[in-house]
Amino acid sequence: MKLSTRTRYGVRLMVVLARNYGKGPVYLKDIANEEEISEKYLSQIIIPLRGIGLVTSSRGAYGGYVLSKPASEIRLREIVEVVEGDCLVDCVKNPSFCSRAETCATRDVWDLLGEKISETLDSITLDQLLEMDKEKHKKPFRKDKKK
Amino acid sequence: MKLSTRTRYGVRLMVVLARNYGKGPVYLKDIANEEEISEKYLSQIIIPLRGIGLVTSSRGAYGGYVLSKPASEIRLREIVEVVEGDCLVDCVKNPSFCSRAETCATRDVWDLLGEKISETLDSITLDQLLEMDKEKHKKPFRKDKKK
DNA sequence: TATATTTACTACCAATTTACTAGTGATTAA
DNA sequence: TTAATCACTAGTAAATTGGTAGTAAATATA
Repeated sequence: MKLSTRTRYGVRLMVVLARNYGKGPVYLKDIANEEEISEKYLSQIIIPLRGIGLVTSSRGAYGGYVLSKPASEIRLREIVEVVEGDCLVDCVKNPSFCSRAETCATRDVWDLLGEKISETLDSITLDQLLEMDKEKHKKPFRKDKKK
Repeated sequence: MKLSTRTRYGVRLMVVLARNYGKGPVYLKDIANEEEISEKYLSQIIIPLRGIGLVTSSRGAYGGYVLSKPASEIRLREIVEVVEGDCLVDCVKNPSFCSRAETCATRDVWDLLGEKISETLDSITLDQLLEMDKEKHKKPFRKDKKK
């Protein structure tokens, strides 16, 4: 059970957009440089995020991407679900995947586990993540403060 | 984020062993037939389960596998962890996987998510799963009860 | 002891998925 | 008009998944 780079990159991408919210569109190229991720790859990952209306794009010179709404109104669950795409186990959503689905107790466990994962991701908003990020990037205290 | 068939099969395998606890060793062949899973594949999946002492094997005629302890003392987390093998995101356990690990807020999120998954699986014992399974296989009520 | 039956171990493999790269076209500010 | 950006499609090498195949080792029973 591995989280794909798509999802990890997708979330990092959204954190950058959150950090720049209100400052106009951000170039994918800049995000790619900042996060050291291939721009082309990011351009694929951002498609579904635009698709569900989490980000808005503008083309042409001085184009770029912006969050469609404040980071406080975006939950990690939305991002992960749409970028990751699939669910833990197919038979949970689609019982016809397995003839045993109706009488399978393990299926109920995977259903529950999927719910817990969703709950956890739903409890975290993008701006909480941004705050955590800011906190982590604070310089440690020094007597001789740098400008 | 998909759960592998290995893990799903591994848990089903353990449920069968739980169902037969106290009745002597169970042939892998019988488990394979009952669960409609390749015997050879199951024989690979069961190796790590034996490795951490969850099941005990005996070779030769009338050999087979038994649970090493009551199902009430076995938690799903143990089964899934050892069969699945990997963690959600490499950098959580091994920060050297990513140079950004120390200042990466998303990493903390994946760490938390991994913890929640572990907690959920740790809250379910194999005999609870067995009880759920039994419940699901109860025949629905009929006036003309079958023998 | 011979034999049938079981697990143990190693090697291999096809199909799928992942994690990209490449190129072309559409759009737009200046 | 042009430079810069996103949009879309196609391809692809490497890794992973989900197995199969075969042989060896162990053991209960006749």
